[in-house]
Amino acid sequence: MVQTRRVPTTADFERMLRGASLRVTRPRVAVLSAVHAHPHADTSSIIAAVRDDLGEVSHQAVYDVLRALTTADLVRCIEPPGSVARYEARVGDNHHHIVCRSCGAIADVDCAIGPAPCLTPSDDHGFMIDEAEVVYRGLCPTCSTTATDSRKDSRV
Amino acid sequence: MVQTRRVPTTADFERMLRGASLRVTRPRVAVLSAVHAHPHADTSSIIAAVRDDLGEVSHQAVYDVLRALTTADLVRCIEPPGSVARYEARVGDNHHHIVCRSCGAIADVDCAIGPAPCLTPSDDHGFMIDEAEVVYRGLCPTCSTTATDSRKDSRV
DNA sequence: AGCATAATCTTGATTGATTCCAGAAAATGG
DNA sequence: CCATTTTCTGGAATCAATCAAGATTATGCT
Repeated sequence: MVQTRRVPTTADFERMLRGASLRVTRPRVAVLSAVHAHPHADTSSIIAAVRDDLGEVSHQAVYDVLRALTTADLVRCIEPPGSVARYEARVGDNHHHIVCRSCGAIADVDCAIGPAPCLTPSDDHGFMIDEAEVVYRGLCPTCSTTATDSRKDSRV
Repeated sequence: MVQTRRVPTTADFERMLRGASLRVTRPRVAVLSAVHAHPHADTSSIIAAVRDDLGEVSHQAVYDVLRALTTADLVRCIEPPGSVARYEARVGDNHHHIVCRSCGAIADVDCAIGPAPCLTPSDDHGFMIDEAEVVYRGLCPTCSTTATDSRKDSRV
């Protein structure tokens, strides 16, 4: 079963928006497209990508759209320590992230433990836990090879 | 073996600072004390606690001290999504946190899996992983009892 | 197709946490 | 007790993100 994963088209994005009961606007399609094209991009990168696509768009529109898409679960907002908010299109699959201490690069990881990792801490203090977000810290391949001498002291 | 855990005194904090090769100053002792007294406090709360203790202290001093203490591993900085930076005095024991979606309350959790939970993701993408930080999301006891009708839509 | 309405976008200002900077004050080692 | 180096003060600046009011636009209905 050779199913080539097709790059989503504008029509796909419109379908996603309608499927989420969201109005289809040019900024929304462009933002959704940008998040798909640039995983883990921060807001300013997304604004740049959207403007590259549509011409001038207010940053407020992009913030509004990102919030709407996040609420509708079409994109996911991640906020790694020491970084601004970033967005990705992989949703609903409970994956996690590796953040490079040196350059801030982010990669996706599927947890080794199962679909709902670590959802049972030793003592939940009476909390009703519904999600566990795991952030791995370390060095990316590029930084780990050059790290011996040039490891920058990025914030911990 | 009934070992009552004594509340650390000023002398203890001075010892900690010297042990970390940090100069002993009144702001540093006060900040260290404040972090011990108020786990998971944010910077402004710490500033308030320090000023309550010493009188006027510049916020810049507190920021500097917190950074120095964090670098020296005397305190730990946590940055829960949707919240400002918070600090705690429990360091080096690889514990994690539960954050209430509704009110933002934070509690400590020891991971159920062991001393280094989830440190082996299924595919590390070539990263050299040295730490895994887990953030559980859910509702705290207070919010979960009142959540049925009044659950605020805090940011996701 | 055309209209009314509600949602969305633009423009511009504002907040709030954090950082930068230069000079004053204080802690440590002789 | 002095010199040196670090730390603290005071004030300004930055940057992400939010707020607010009015203009535009998408959608549902006729």
